[in-house]
Amino acid sequence: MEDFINTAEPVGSRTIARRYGFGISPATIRNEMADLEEMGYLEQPHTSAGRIPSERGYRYYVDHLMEPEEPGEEEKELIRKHIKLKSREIGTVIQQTGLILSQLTSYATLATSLCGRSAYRHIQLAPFGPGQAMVLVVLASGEVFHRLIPVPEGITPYDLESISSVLNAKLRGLTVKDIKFTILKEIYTELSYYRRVLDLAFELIQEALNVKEERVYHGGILSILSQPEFKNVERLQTLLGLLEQEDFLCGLLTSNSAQEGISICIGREFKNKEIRELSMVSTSYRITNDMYGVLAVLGPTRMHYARVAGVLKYVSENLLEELIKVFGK
Amino acid sequence: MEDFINTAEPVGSRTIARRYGFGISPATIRNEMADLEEMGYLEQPHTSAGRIPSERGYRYYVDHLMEPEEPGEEEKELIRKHIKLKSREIGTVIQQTGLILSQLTSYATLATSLCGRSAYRHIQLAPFGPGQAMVLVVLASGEVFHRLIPVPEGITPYDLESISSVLNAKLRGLTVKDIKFTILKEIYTELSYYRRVLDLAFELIQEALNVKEERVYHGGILSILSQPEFKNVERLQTLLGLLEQEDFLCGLLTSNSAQEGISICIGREFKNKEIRELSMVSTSYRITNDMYGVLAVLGPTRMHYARVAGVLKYVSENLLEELIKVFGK
DNA sequence: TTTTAGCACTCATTCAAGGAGAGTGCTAAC
DNA sequence: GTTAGCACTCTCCTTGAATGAGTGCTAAAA
Repeated sequence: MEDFINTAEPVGSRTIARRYGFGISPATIRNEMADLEEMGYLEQPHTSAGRIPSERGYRYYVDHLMEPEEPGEEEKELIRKHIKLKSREIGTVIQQTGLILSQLTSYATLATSLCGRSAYRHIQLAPFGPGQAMVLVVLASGEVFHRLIPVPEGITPYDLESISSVLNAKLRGLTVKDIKFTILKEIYTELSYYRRVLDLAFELIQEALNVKEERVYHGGILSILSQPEFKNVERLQTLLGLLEQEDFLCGLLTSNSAQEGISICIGREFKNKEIRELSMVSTSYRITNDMYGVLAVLGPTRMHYARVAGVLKYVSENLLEELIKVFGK
Repeated sequence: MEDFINTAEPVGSRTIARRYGFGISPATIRNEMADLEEMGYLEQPHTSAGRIPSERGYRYYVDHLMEPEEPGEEEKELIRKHIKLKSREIGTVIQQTGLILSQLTSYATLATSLCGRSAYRHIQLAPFGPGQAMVLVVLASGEVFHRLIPVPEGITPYDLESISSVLNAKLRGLTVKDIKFTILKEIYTELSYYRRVLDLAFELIQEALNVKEERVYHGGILSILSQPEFKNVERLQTLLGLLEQEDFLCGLLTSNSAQEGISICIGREFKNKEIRELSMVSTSYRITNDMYGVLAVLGPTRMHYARVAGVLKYVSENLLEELIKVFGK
C-alpha cells in the first residue's frame, strides 16, 4: 500500500522482498498477494505487472491499518503562522488555511465559508450617486454581501439611514428562516411614515434575504497536474472544469462529510461519476451550534491518506481555535 | 496566415494552391513563400514542413491585413443578454462579461475591476458581537471592502454610528491621495468628544485607507487546455500557475494596454518571459475621467486575431454602455 | 503445512529499421 | 514571370525484436 502510494507504480513481489526485507522470499509474497487479490484487496493492471490496491484495499487500509501521521514541528509552526487573523477578514483566513493545507499535502483543498443558520448582524443602505444606493448585508458568519439598487429621485441619505435603522432594529439577530410575515408587517407600519420609499424598502428586504449563504473556496487545484495519473490533458480538462464550479464543490462537501472528525471518501464511493478517480479526506469544525465549516483535501485515489489525515486534523483544530477568538465561545 | 490559425498545422504550397485556388501553381507559391521567409515573415519548423507565420508575420498581419470581424447577430444578441446589470453587483457584471467573452472566443479573458482614483462613497462601522466591529468601505467604483477590527469594551453601537458619520462627513468623495494631515486633524477634533474611541477611530481610518484597490477577474483560463500547442502538461502547469496569480495578471494588463482602442501584444513583445508563447488582445473603456477598466483576451500566438478583436470591441462597448447606466455620464 | 527455488510464460516498453507521405529547393522549359 | 519535374529531406507510423519486470505453477526443502 505505502509503496504504491509513494511511487505510483504497481508493486511486485521481488520489490517488496528486496525493499522491505520481511525475511521471506518473493515466492511466499506472491502466494500471499494472490490470496489478497482473490479476496478483493489487490488488483493487477495486467498479468505481468505488480499489484495495486483496489478501492476495497484502500478502504481496509484507512479503516484498520492507517495511523494518522502527526505533522512535524516545523510544519506545525508553518501552519500556526499562516492561520492568523492578521487580515481580520474571515473569508481570507479560510482561504489562507486552504492554501497552506494544499501546500503541505500537495493536493487540492476545498473549504466552505462558515455555514449554518446565519443571522443578520447589520443591514446598511449607503448612498451611491444619483438614483442609486448600495445595500450592504453583514451576516453573523462575517460574510458581507453587497448590491446596487435603484432608488427613486428625492430620497436623501438621511432617508436611507432611517430605513437602515428600522431594518436593523427588526431584522438583526434573525436568520432567513426566522423572518415571518408579522415582522414584515411591523416593518411596514414602522416605515409608513416614509410612504414613498415603502416599495423600495420591501424590495430591499427581498434583496437582503436573497443572499447566497454558502461559498466554497478552493486552493491548489493545479497540484493535481503533477500527479502522474492525470497526464492525459482531455480528462484533465473535464476534471478541472468541474472543480471550478462552486455549486458542484458545494454539493460534494455537504453530501460527503456530514460527520464530525475525519471522514474519507474513496473513488467509486462518490455519488458523482466524474470524480471516481479521486478521493477526499474531509473534516468539519463547529464554532457554535449554528455555525460550522468544512475543510477537505481532494486528491487521486492513490493519496497519502495517513499524512493528509494528520495534517488536516491539525489544521482544522488550529482554524477552529482562531475563529473562536472572533466569535467567542 | 488564416489557414494556419485555423488548423495549427504548417501550411504547404500545394495546400494553398488546392484549397484556395489563386490560379497559380504550387511552384510559384513556393517561390513567393521562400521570399517571404527571407524577409522574415514566415518560418519553417523543419526543411520538409510547410511554413508557419513568424511573430513578425503576425505583427504585419494584425497591423496591415487584418480586418476586425464583426460578430454575428446571434452572438451580439448573446452578448447583450449577458451584460445586464441584473445582479446589480458591479464585480459580478464584469466577471460575467469576461465569461461570455471567453465563451465566444474560446480563449482566456482577463478583466480588471474598475480602477483609477477611486473615491470613498461610504464608510460604515457595524457592530459585530462583543469586542468586534465590522468596517465596511464602499468605493466610487462600486467595490466593497470589509474587515473585522477589535473594539474596546463599552463601545456601543451608537458610538460606532457616530464615528461612522464623522468619517463619512469628512472622507466621502475623497480619494486615498486626497487625504491630508489637515483632514485627519479635523477628524481628531471632531471626535475628541469620544475621547475613549479616538485611537479606534484612527486605527479604522488606517484600515479604510489600506484597501487594495485593483482586482483582476479571469475567466475561461482552462480553454487554453484545448489548444494543441499546450498538450505538454509541465508547461501547462507553470503557465496556469502564473495565470492564477492576481498580481501577475494585474501587471500584465497595466503594462500592455495603456492606449485606447484595441491593442495587441504578440509573443516575445511581452516583457515577461514566461508567456512568450501567448498573445493578448486588449482594450480599455473609460467611464469617467477618473474611472476606467481593462478587458483582455489571452490566447496562443496562433490566435484568431480578427475575430477576437471584433468580439472584444463589441463586448467592451456594451459593457461601457451598461456601466454608464450605473455611474451616469 | 509452510516456504522456497526454478522454470516457462506474459505483457509493457524501448529501440531501430523501413516505408509512406508531405513538402521543399532547384533547374530547365514554357 | 510561371510551371513541371525531380531529387531530396524530414516527420510520422508501423513493424518486429530485444529487454525486463513480474507472474503462476510445480516440486523440493524445511
